[in-house]
Amino acid sequence: MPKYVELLFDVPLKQSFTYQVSEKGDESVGKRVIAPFGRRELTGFVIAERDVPPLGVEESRIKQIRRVVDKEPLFGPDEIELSRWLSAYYFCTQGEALAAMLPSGRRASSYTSFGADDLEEGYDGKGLSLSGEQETALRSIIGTVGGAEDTAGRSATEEAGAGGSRVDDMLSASRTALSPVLKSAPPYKTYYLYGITGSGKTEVFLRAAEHFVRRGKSLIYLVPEISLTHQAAEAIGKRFGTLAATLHSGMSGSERLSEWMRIKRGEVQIVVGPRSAVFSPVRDLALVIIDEEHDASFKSGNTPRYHARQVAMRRCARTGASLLMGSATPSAEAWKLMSDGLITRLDLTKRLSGGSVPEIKIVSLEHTDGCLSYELKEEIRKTALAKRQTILFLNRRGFAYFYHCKDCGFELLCKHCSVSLTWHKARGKAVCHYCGYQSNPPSACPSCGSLSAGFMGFGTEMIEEEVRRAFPDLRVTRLDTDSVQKKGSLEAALASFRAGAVDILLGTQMVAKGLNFPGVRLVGVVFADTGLHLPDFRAAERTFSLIVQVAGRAGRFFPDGKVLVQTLRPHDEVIRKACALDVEAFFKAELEQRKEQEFPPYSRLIRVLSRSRDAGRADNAIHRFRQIVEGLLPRGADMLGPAECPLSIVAGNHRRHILLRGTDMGALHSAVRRGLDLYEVGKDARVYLELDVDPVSLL
DNA sequence: AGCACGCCGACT
DNA sequence: GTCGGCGTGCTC
Repeated sequence: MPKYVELLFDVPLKQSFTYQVSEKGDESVGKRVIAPFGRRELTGFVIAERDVPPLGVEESRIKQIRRVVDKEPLFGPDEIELSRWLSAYYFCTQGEALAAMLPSGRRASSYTSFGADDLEEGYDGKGLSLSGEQETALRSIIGTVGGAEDTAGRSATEEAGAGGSRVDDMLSASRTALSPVLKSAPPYKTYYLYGITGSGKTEVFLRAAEHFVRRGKSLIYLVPEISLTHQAAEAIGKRFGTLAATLHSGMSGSERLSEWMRIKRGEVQIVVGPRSAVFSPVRDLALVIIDEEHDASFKSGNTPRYHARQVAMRRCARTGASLLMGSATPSAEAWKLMSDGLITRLDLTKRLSGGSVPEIKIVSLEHTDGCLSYELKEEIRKTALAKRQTILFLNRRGFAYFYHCKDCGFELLCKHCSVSLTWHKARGKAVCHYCGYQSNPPSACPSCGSLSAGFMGFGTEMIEEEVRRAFPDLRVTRLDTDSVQKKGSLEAALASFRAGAVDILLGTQMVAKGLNFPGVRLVGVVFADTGLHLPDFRAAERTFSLIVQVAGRAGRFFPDGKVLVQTLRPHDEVIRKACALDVEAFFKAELEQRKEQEFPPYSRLIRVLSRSRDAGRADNAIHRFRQIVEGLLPRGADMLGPAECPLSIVAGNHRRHILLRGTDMGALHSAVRRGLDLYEVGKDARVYLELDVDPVSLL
């Protein structure tokens, strides 16, 4: 029995710490333990055993483990290795990486899962036969050439051969990236199921899953954070019973942990969950499925800021598993890889279930006062008369709703963040969406005293009011994070909408994603422009995909579905292409622009952000980093900034950033690594540097 | 990251 | 005279 063990903690410290084993001595690699650390007690991860203290640490200073938490190791060598890669790639501590991998670990942002059924139609129909397109797609994925699916075909695992164990960490990081620089096909099979909403992607996913499960292989099925987890889990549960495990947000830490242990013990062959499920310790991984690949929730918003797609690629590269992604609106990165023929695109072009593509119409708001155009009101009325339902969608986030003075142009901004305050009528307050700051709205313009100042723009509350005023006899429900605070209220609202007890469902993102209500005839996008002009190179992509996704909500079961897209810019190309559901045209233009601007997918980015209470310190720090890193940049790399972040102050912290850009992620990455090491000596302790590899948002 | 120790300003 | 600001250093 070893005398010492080496621990890693979920703290931003690079070193490991050595402890003496407890009397029981059942500390083993991969378990969690409680250990005294400074003046507190922390949970640590055992990553190694050793017989002698590390160099330069006297025996007397070594403390003893308090107790061992786990009966069985949570992490095996593969998971520990993955955490090493994760920490190197995303510039975090290995302890932080381990904590992020564990389902009960780091505080996962709380979100509600929908109770509604939301899968593509036909998912529970076991005997349902596949369409020709579905069949073809499935055959490609499972590698069977003709014949029944049980026919022995070479599995993708065998085909891809050994993973890249010989490839060192950094190299594999750059080679396996979803990279525009990829000169040849990745060392594992990647498929993209590109199909319009309702074309039966889910059924193909499930059949593929079935194929591998039947052969004793395992797979991971990733779904976006909100809305889809629950339903996908249900469908999978129905089909695979106890062979399936779910890791979803609604579960408690211990529930998730016990699922994790089931997976670790090899009792589970299919794991469904949001991005963190990509770390599931499954055995014999054959396939990773990423549903709604374009969804931003696959990228973590806090340290380590990993992208589940990237982690999936890394795992596939090492194990030879295949990767299967799908969406009606792929990300620009994925689109480019498909166009370049580096990943296999599988098309589903036909809507199943008899529904047809809805009529989508652009409606100008230019001369409308209020937020409901005459046309939209007419359609709502028509829909109600037909005893059908309406969904009104509003992407309220961002800068849509702001205090504005018509005389001097003054805008009311948050004291701590540089964003507009939002008027919350119910609370009677102006509220900041980033830090929660509240203030009483001024009665006159604080700058010039004019009375022609006030809140304008669109918020869900305002629309609710306007809708209720326009349709006093219709039943309206509003769905957004404010109205959904209480647990279960979301489920209740959706259930009553589905049951037909509500005529108009009004809401934010929540109503845009995945929801599938048979009774809906009309979908109204209240203000499509929101977010289109954010200072972010992905703004167009996001707006486009949002509109297309929302449009997919209408007319899935009836031929008379209708979508009205209201905008102040009816001639905007992005909005027009979205309304034409013209993905090809959109990406043709978008990729041209990205190429010209040298933004992803034509380059890779690492964002370095400095934040501090003190603006000067944030400035100094980012300038110092710039000075350090600019001499280290490889060929073909450049630097944007330093600059104030578009959100220059958040929660009282001043933010500055640099964007490092290059075509070779490996080279760019090591430059930043060296830069950080040099920065470390003599850094200002009052400034935090945040690193974001492959950032999805630059606000 | 936390948490304590330590050294300078305005309060019971 | 003390409470408390946050600057600095440490965690096996």
